[in-house]
Amino acid sequence: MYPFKEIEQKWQKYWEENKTFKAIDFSEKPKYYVLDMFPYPSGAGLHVGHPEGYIASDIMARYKRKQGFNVLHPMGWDAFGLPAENYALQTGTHPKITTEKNIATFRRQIKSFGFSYDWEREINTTDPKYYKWTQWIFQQLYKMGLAYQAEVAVNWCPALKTVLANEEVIDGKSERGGHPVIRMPMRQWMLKITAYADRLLKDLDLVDFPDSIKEMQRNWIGRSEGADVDFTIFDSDYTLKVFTTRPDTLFGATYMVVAPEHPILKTLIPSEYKEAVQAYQMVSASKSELDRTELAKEKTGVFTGIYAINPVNGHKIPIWTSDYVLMSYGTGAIMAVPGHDQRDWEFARKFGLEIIEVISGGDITKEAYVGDGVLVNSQFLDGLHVADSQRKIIDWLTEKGIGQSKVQYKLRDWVFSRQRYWGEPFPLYFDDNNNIHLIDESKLPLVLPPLEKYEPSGTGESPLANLPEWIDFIDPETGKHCRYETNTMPQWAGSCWYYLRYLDPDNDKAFCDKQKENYWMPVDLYIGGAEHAVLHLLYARFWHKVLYDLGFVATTEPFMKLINQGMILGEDGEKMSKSRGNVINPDEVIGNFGADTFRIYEMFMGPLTRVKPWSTSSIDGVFRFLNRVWNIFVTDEGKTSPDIQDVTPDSSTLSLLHKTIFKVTDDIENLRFNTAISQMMIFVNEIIKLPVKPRSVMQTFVHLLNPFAPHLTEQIWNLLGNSQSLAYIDWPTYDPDLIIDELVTLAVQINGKVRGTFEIARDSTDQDCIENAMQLENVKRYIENLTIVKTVVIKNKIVSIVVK
RNA sequence: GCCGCGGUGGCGGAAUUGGCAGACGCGCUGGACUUAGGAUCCAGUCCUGAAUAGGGGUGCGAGUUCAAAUCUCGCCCGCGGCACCA
Repeated sequence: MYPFKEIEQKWQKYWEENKTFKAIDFSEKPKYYVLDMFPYPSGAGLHVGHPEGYIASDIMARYKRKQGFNVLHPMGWDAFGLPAENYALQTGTHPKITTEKNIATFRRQIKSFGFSYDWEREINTTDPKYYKWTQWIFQQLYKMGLAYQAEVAVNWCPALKTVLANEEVIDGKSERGGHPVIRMPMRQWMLKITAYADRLLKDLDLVDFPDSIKEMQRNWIGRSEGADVDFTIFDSDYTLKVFTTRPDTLFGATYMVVAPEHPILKTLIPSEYKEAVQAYQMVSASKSELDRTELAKEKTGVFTGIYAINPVNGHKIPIWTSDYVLMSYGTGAIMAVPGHDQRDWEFARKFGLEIIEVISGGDITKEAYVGDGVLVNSQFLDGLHVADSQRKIIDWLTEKGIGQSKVQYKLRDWVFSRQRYWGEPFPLYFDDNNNIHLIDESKLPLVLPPLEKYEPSGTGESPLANLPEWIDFIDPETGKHCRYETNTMPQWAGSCWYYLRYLDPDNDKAFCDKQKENYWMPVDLYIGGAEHAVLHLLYARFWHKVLYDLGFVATTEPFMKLINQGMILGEDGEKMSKSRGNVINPDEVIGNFGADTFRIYEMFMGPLTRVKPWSTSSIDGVFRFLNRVWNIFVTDEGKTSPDIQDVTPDSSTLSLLHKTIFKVTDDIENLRFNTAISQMMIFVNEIIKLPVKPRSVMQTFVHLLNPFAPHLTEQIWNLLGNSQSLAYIDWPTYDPDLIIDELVTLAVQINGKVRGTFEIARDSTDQDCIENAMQLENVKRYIENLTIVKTVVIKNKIVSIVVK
């Protein structure tokens, strides 16, 4: 067993003392920015899923350095968030203390892997020197008109007297205690991400993200084209605007539906309908999002007593209210076309509303017909197909001034405040008239004050509301009473721009020096979990575009290439969890096998992006591999093996080496670490058979293994008499002539079945190949007394003979 | 329901401009060395078969082709995301 513990400590100390991985701002070399999604330092410590992405990025970082790139590879902590605050609630420990402790654990664990981070660039989102700039960016958003306040429904738990995050609500009950949770409107800060919807969608074409992530983002943004149409209310001046993707079906609109929250229900309801409508509104309000969607298979609703006029045919149509129409999408009202929309069809069926066919081709007595067809019962649209009639009706509506084409997004503005303590304070204050004043830039950061108690305020406000001595103050300039915002920013805030802070972590004049930003950005490779596929990535892309519009950054997109590592499951194939008892502790694995074995094992498990189960016995195989490598180079006494000699390698050894250089290089470039490792195993299996191992070949191999097993290879490199670290010594190149075999093995197929193989010189003529094939005894057996119909030769691969 | 990804030995996985399926690793079997081995080394290991003969075989069923894990069509199953978005 090789002395991994000693070696790993030695080299980690060496790298740290020599600042081996310090990234230099500005250089003649091309830059390469490889970024990990920084972790939330939880109390549980690192689990084996974390390092998977970090190992991959570290291999890239080390490989690129050896390729002559100036590499930026940083790490930091996304440390605001709920768990620390909940822990404070239970124990009274300040979140800052908990956070510091957790970071220390994470840092120690991460360092034990020997990652080549530039630790001088370490950042922490909870550090006032960091969140000063989170606050500053918020102020820029505010000045751009992208931050505003609104009343938004939140998860209010009357029993706990607090607002809960979505993940704290399970089936309409609080996660802690199981108390009922209702939707209650509360003042919130909002960010107008919808203003960037189109660009967030379009610029996905500029980046190299997995298709699934792009698709999820596209769905999330949810662009749809259609038209706005105004309906007048019968006997009223009021118009009811709807959005529809199917203006062509306007003649089939036989009723309308508004969301239970729609303002029209406050004013226009005839008195005899008020009671029923209000009762329905109450029921809807108490339903969670879940109830309103998944569980509500059966449509519900009530008639409001109001009628609208269908603008195309003047028909008087009833307006209903139902929670299958959402206030948050479109205008909160729809024209219902039961003949050609399945939801409307179900609703109409249930309540006996009229169903008219306006597009032929289906059977609307059975279900709504949503396909293409010829328009019927639609006066001037009759005879047209769907696409044509859409154009025509939109022109008609536009001309009459009662509608126009419209692009609608599913994406909603971002609720950017939390009623919590452990987050960035908003850098602003209110005067007694509720006017908003931004804190002067020179006075930032607005520091989170210490708290005695973390109990919720009881009003739904953050625990900061319990601190009047902090909230209330007299503005020295105006002498007037003012108060700070008690809401804090969500956890996403700090992670929206952290990749920029790494470029210039100590700058107190700007969030990041512009020259440095110009040099390092964009991120060339971003590795992290797919759970951040939508929110974090969309939010960060949004902030980046705002900073771009303000001229603070030079690229429209922050991340050029994104890779999601697949989850690592427990040995039982289930998700790792304490309750299942299948959690693997990385400290233990490193203690038993060392960091190099851990690194290679996680990369050898399978493709980086795939979900794969942990297997403790498989680690043995990797550990054996590294031991074999060690034993090739080092004797039991710790000296260089006498088998390694300055001899000229024979051609097959040289060919093997160059094939290995080629394969490992190509695989790293494409993040196929599993097959790169496999090739190195093949190399070792072959080389170990040689009684004398050529020094030049073995030295080259050490380079190839270095990004994967940095400690072991540094030690061997050192023992071989090299005094410099391997980190910046050139990556080997292969000779294309040496990876081509002189002799190739061809298979012979007769009627599609392989009947033999033969060796022949590379690139032999088809004629030679066929002649050789015919010589084989087994081939002769199968073609005897039969006529050859056809022969196919694929160069250097196969000879295929068809007989009859 | 919709969108995306996937299904290959006992297990993790290789091989997709169509060209000898199962590389590499685990596990297992046998052997060597040993007081001992859960260390190390050697041999074997898709199924069937005495076989270095044949036959079968990449979720299922068709198709295209000299040739299909790979391409086409229709299903089944698993995972992830979204979920009344008008």
